[in-house]
Formats: sequence, C-alpha cells, structure tokens
Amino acid sequence: MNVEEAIKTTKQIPLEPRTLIHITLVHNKVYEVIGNALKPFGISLQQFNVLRILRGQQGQPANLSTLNERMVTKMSNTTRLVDKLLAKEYVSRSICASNRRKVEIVITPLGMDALSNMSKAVAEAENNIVKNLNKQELEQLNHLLDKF
Amino acid sequence: MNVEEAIKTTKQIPLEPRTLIHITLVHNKVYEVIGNALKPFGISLQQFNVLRILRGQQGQPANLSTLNERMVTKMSNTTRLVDKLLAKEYVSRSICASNRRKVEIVITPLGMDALSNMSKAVAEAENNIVKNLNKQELEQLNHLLDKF
DNA sequence: AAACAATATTTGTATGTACAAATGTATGGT
DNA sequence: ACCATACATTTGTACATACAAATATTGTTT
Repeated sequence: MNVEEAIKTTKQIPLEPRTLIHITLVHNKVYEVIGNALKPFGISLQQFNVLRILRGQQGQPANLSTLNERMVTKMSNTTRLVDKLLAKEYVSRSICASNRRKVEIVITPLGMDALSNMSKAVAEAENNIVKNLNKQELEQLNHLLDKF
Repeated sequence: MNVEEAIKTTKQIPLEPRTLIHITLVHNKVYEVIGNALKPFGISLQQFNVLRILRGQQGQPANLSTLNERMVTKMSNTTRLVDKLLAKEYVSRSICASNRRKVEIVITPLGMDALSNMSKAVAEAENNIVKNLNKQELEQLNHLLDKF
C-alpha cells in the first residue's frame, strides 16, 4: 500500500499528513476487504460487530447504550441498526422490566448460527490482510497506534 | 488510543483482529478531528481533498476520473461532490472542447482563498493528532503500513 | 405528591454514499 | 457511413449516517 501510487501523485508529501493519509488508505482497504467477505451474508460490518458484541454477552441482554459504547465505530443511531438485525431475526428486542426506558437486546439462535458462519469468512479476510506482517511487526504497529 | 478501553472490553483480542480494530479506531479519530477543524468552513473532508487536488493541478483543469483517481477515499459519485463545490463557487466546470464526454474542473480564486484558510486549520489539527510521535516513529509507522 | 432534571431511546430531517442504469460522445472495424 | 463497443459522466434509487428534537420513564428536590 504505497501512498503516492494510491493517490497518483509524484509530489512529496510531508511526513505528518502522509502518515494520516496512509492510515486512511489502509483503513479503507480493511473496510473494503471485510465488507466484501460479509457481502454474501447480506450484512454490514457494523451489524456484524453488534452481533459479536451480543455473543460476548453470553446470554445476558445488552441495551442500546451498552452496544454503542462497545462498537468500534460509534454511531448516532443504534436503534435503526438494531432494526435491521431484528428484521433478519438475528436479535430480539424487549423492554427492560426493571427500567422501562431501557431496551434489552439478545442474539437469537438464528443469529448465533449466522454469526458463526460469517466469523469464519471474516477471520480469513482479516488474516489475509495482515499476511505480510509477522507477529513482531504487528506488535510494533499496535504499539505505535497506541500513541494516537 | 487503547483498544480495550475504546471498545470497553476486558477480553483479550487476538493480535491480528486487534490490529485492524486499532487502525479503524485511529482512523475514526483522525477523521473526526480533521472534520471538526473543517466544520467552521462548512466543507467536508472529501470536498477539501478535491480542492487540494485541483490546486495541485496548477491551473490545469482536471476531469472527474482524474479527481477520483487521486482522492484518498475513492467514491462512486464525484459528480455530486463537485456540485457542492460549484454551489460554493469554489470551482468551475465546463465541457472539454477536445473530448466532449469529459468535463474540465478548475479551482476558482475564491476557492483558492478558502483553501488557504482551511489548510492552516487542517495542518494544525494534523500536527496535533501526531504530536505524540516523533519523526522516527512516524517513519516506522509508514513503513509498517506499506506492508498492507 | 408535584415539579423539575436526568436518562434511554426513538423519530424526523437533512445530508452523504453505493450501485446500477441511463445518457451522450468517441473510436475502430466493416 | 453504419454498427458495435468503449468511455466519461450523470441520474435514479436505495441505503447509511449525523444531528437535533421529541417521547417516555425514572430519580430528585422541595
């Protein structure tokens, strides 16, 4: 993923903005590759992410603000994202008995099933993206990203 | 930018997906900070990017496919993005005489003016984001990102 | 208990983006 | 010149996202 080639420029870009462009380019690639892996399942990366969070709850219901906190890319409208999963019957939604303002979202068996299929495809895509980096390089990269 | 904290999890995430999540988190932050710097100017990061490409043309017009090639985040609809810049009178658009399929887009003096104001704000934001990384670390990071 | 503020979610609306089909123009073969 | 094909952009439509205002419920203060 060469920056100059990707944005077809011959000019030399200062180190700071170049780094930020670089991160965006890599992110776009990650997003695209994983998005494509999910396409056959008719689900977006955001929706997949929510399903994974729900699985991590181990049966315990999650409410919308919890989901939002745990999402990689926070969004302003988790309600409508859950609507989509509800339409696919991958989750169920009910009003919390102890606090009727809250809502309880649980992944369904159908959702769990779909998720395990998707997970395999996503894991493959993920490993493919990082295939040119060894363990030490990945650790180094994580360390540098911590500085942001 | 700690991953586990950002997505409120205590579970340990395997190195490969953790790296990808990390990149997304940093990207989101970059996007947010620069987006905020541009907000007072009423322009999106994508539009700003196009203005910069046009300035780089040094008077030479660019057509839509050229813009698309050079954009950091490629998009399917450059026409409507240019419409927005046209409405602000930051660019002009005319049909290419030698090939009437093509369109010639040029940045206007007003656009140049606006751009130089924005550039200052964006450069500040950019430097602020990378302030915890020194030159060597930035170079190392770029080198690792090349491997994607 | 009534009034007010705080919390959690939903809804409305504007804007942004993705993808496919449509339009208009140019090019090469016959 | 005619036709098929390729090219560059535009348009239509569906979907995604951002932000603010509205709704419903709970907690707190007097």
